[in-house]
Amino acid sequence: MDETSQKIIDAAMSLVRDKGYVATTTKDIAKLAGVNECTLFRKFKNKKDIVLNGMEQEKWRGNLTPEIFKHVKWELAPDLEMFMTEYMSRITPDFVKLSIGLRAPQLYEESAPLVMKVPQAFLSSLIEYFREMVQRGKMPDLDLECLAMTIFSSTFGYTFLRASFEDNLSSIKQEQFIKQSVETFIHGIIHKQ
Amino acid sequence: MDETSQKIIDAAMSLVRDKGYVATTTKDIAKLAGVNECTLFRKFKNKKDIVLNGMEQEKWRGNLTPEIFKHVKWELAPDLEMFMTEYMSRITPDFVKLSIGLRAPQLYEESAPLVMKVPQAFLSSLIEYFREMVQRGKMPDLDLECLAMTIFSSTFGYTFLRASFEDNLSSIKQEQFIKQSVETFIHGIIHKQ
DNA sequence: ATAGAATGAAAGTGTTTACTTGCATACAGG
DNA sequence: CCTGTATGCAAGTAAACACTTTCATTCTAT
Repeated sequence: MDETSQKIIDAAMSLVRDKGYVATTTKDIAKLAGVNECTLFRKFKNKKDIVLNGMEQEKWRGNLTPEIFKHVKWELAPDLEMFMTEYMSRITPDFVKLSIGLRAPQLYEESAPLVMKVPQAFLSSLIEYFREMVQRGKMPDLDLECLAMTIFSSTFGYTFLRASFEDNLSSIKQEQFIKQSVETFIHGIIHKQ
Repeated sequence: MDETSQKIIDAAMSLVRDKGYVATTTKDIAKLAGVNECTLFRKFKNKKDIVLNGMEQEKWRGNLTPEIFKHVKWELAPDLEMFMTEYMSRITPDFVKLSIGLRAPQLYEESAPLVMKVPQAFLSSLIEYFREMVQRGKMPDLDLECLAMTIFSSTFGYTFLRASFEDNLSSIKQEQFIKQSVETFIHGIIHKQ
């Protein structure tokens, strides 16, 4: 990837994040990238091609790899806290806004599967982790998919709300939220018959 | 509100929900409403005016009034289940999609405060409910704002994920999710020292 | 030093967009 | 029957859009 193309991609992606795909014009992109507008079309097929290329880059796609699930202590509390912390540090408000900006009819078909990858990966890794924990006798054998969905929904919900409304909705800090959620969750599943 | 204006608003709002504000053209709106394009501008100042009028209507804004918090039994389990169920039945996928479609630079300033009203109302009513429950000795006096955020984040997260990905992410049914989340949550806060 | 590649500048393409105008028609109320 | 209001229809406007073309300039590798 040559420097000019990268500048174009970076400009395009940050504009899509801020204004959405449809409202982002090629003129905007060129201006922000500091190149001539016609250069965009020498480097890429069209506007769509620019952001599709951007989505392939880890930089603009996030790198929530299942790798974080490899450094586990097999202790519910620190592990869950770590998963939630990792999610929130990798899926920043910028990524949340970007994934919303990409919801345009002109590229929905191509962008939706990529956008869905992160939650899918997180959720299935979490279920896998729970299964192993059950086998190790570290947690009760409840409906693991449902438990994973509970943890993921609240992680996702908090991340999204924060990206959208910042402190205007609630002043609860991230660590506080995570600590309390995990604690409540663990006490909740352990004291279940 | 005369019939023609209502048809125009309905057409505009459902297009914004499906394609987003910027991608929705006045031609589209006119066609779907079954009126001539110039009629839009006889009834409304401009395109923005149409959807701003739509957002004032309960039909397109949802009616998550604090009223649902009045029919409580003052029993944690059935009440929380009721709150979550009410939220999910009122904030349908259509509303979620609409609130995303409204995120356009051309009307963000005017739409954001309205979009934020629903979560704000829900969250503050929930905190109020917890306070009363504590006073009645029905739940321990923990960090109520944080607890409310936990319940709300997961309710919101589940609702949003379902609106975005339907069954492709997880096949967990709504009732199952609510029942399990509430159960875990209650056991969790009760068995805390 | 020179050839080739990358880029800018400027102008322009055809299309789409939000929004307007003028006039014909239908229809309801007095 | 007449008059005013609502709407359709057709045409049109100026601006913005994605994308193109031509030519001049700069940089780079040999």
